[in-house]
Amino acid sequence: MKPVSIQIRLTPGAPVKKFPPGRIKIADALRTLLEQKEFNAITTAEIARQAGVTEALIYKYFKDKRDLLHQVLSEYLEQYSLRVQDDLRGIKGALNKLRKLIWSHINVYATNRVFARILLIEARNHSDYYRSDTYELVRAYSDAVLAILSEGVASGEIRDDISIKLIRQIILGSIEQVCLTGITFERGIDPDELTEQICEIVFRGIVP
Amino acid sequence: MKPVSIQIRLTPGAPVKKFPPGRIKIADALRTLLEQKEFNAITTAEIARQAGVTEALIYKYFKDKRDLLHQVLSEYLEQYSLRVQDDLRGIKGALNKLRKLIWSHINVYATNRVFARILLIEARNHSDYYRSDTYELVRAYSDAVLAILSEGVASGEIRDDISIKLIRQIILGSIEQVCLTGITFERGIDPDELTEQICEIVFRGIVP
Amino acid sequence: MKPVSIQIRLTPGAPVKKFPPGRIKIADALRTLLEQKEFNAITTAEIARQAGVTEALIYKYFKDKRDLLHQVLSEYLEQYSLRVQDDLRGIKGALNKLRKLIWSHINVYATNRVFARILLIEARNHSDYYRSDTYELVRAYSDAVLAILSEGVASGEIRDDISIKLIRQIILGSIEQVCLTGITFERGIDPDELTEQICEIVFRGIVP
Amino acid sequence: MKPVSIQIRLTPGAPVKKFPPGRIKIADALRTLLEQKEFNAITTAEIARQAGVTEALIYKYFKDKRDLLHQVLSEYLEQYSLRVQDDLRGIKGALNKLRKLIWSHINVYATNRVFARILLIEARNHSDYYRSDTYELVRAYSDAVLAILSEGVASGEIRDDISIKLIRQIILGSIEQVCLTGITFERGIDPDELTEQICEIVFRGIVP
DNA sequence: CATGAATGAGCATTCATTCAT
DNA sequence: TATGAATGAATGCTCATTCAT
Repeated sequence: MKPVSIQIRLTPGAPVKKFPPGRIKIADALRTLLEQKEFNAITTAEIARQAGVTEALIYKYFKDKRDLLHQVLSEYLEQYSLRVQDDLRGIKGALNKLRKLIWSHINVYATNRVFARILLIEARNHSDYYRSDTYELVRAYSDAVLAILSEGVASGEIRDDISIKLIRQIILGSIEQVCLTGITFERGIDPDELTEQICEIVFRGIVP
Repeated sequence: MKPVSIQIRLTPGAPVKKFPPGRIKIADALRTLLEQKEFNAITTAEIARQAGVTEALIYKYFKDKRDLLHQVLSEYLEQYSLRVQDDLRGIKGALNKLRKLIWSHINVYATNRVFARILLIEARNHSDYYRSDTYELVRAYSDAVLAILSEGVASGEIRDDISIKLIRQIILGSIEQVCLTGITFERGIDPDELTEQICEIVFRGIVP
Repeated sequence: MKPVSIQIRLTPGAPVKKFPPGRIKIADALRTLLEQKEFNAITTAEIARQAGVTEALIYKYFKDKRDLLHQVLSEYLEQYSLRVQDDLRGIKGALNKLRKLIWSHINVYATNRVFARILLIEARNHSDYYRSDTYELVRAYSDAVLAILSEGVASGEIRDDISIKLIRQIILGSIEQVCLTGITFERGIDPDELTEQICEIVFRGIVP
Repeated sequence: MKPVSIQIRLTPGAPVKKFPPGRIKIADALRTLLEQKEFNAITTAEIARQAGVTEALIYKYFKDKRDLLHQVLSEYLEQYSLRVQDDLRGIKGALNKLRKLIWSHINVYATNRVFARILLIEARNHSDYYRSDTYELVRAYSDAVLAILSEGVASGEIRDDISIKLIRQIILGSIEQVCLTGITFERGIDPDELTEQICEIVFRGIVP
């Protein structure tokens, strides 16, 4: 179950970024180790050992240990970002989009718990996260949610007497809470059922 | 702005726990430092210096550095736990209780951001948290929420076709998300307004 | 199997030294702990806990931690010293005395392995041992052996062309080696058999 | 008087193990310091200072402080082991071999008191010694002694009515006792004379 | 006779990071 | 592109010991 190295094109059609083997080994090593323990408990020595390279090489490709984490995280995130975007294609109606988005979001966390754990718990612990590329992607996603809500208000699908930012927080908060407990207590996460129920409650609350 | 040392009775009426001065100074010192930086960035040397005692004394009263954090956290939590319970007294109706509880919950976070940050972000980062007294108190609180929801279902105030555990997660998730962003970006948190809006959405979703 | 506190009269007939209860508890505690671990691995905190007193009390009765060890050791030693002396009473002939002494010596180690371990291994590790009362007793014993050998040379039982000090070293070295391995590897020590065999070899070597 | 770094071939003819300079400096530093004080009284800081490296480097080459001691000890031991083996070459007869071996053994201790002190006193104080490479070498040596005794019994040079293991203990016990007192009281050790006298006694005891 | 409170000083060990080759 | 060697700086923690009460 060695994690496959992820090489995503940032813009569709763009040539795949070709990383040198050392860099790939290092990123893969971190991914593997993150499945076993939390980031702070992983030492550069361990990463190097797992990757089969020397510690020094890590610093050839990454500014420091956190930079390595952020890059790995960004790679995950870009991938999932694209997937969520793809999932929304061709869907009509703000609420329908919202439902699909909730499902995609939960699904991403459900199928990649390591990533979820880091994003939901570890990243937030450090202020540099909020200055990272990763956070930029999170913000972009968050903005996209807001855009859908805005569209819903415009089309009359969503009530206009409540701050859409708050609606967003309720939706994202619900998703994260639900996934967080699933991850923390190593329970299964069922995207279909959870989406169904969350929408059942929230949609009733936000329609006019 | 020296934090006042908290000495709570665990059971109302019981005599107040009398801690030796050194212990009090140490706990106070940690409270003060937590206002400035995150727990991991605080060294035992710093704590001792701030408390005006030697590092060794920390280990007389606390198993280790994390134990100190957990004890301080528990003291906060017990205090707030009592306050929230008090706040609920004399309120009739599950939804009314829920509304008050949401307000109290947000209010606690709003008035004690240090505590909120630790509880929402730092504590979760370590698996020992889930074995701590602090977490026990969180669980007890969480159970209390469930009991209110249960009462609501029984009285017909809350629909019975949706898992009350999920309802709880949506409510707590919303609260935490809202407070977390407020805290992270150092924005104000207005308990009245937030409670109003969250209830406006969520209650509509959970009434029959 | 709580070790019985030893209160020996230093000179026969003298009134038994009456120690205060705290002192007794502390010495007993150390004896107990020495059965489980080596002296350096025993902390004053542990001793106090085991004794049911405070650490401070240790320093009321003993100069420091090593002093406690030395006093406990001396108490053992005085006791055994007397026993060995008693064992020799009424025996005629240097070789017979020697044989009995070898037996007694091995027997003491065989029946009190804790004491043996400390004396053979731990005490020697610290230069202060050679300035302690304990060592004085060891020396006195050692002198007694020499006296017997001397007597043997005078009586013609033992050859006079070899340094009796060397003979003493061979005898004591043999005894200690044999007991040390028995203790280290937690094997049984059979005083009868060992005495028999050691004498069989050594006596043949030292008779004229 | 800087101790010469020892780089021994484990198997004759094999290429000499080439250690990085830092490792050599650290081992040398410990050797030097052991001449002045006992191992436990030597701090890692001191070792590093003496070696002219940082403390951290010690942990690159050695698991911990004790591992450093054991490796240094093993290096000594391998060296002396070879020397003793060499000394036995071309000698005929079990008793002759035994005499030479006793001489070599005493001579090693006589010419390297630091090593002797550690081996005879300090190493035994810690249970991990009995799991170390050093102890393996000691055992191998001890086995070699037994083989010589066995050979002697077979050839009729040594009586067969006494356990050769006990004979070994008497011989080794005598040697160690004699050397230990020499070392402890900083007296000279004369291998020739001691060997002569020990053999004079012991051989008479063990011949048929 | 005994304790509660507090301390001083040490100390092994960890770890991310650098740099010459 | 990669590494071997080495480091700087921190840090949590232990433990024997003291002293006022």
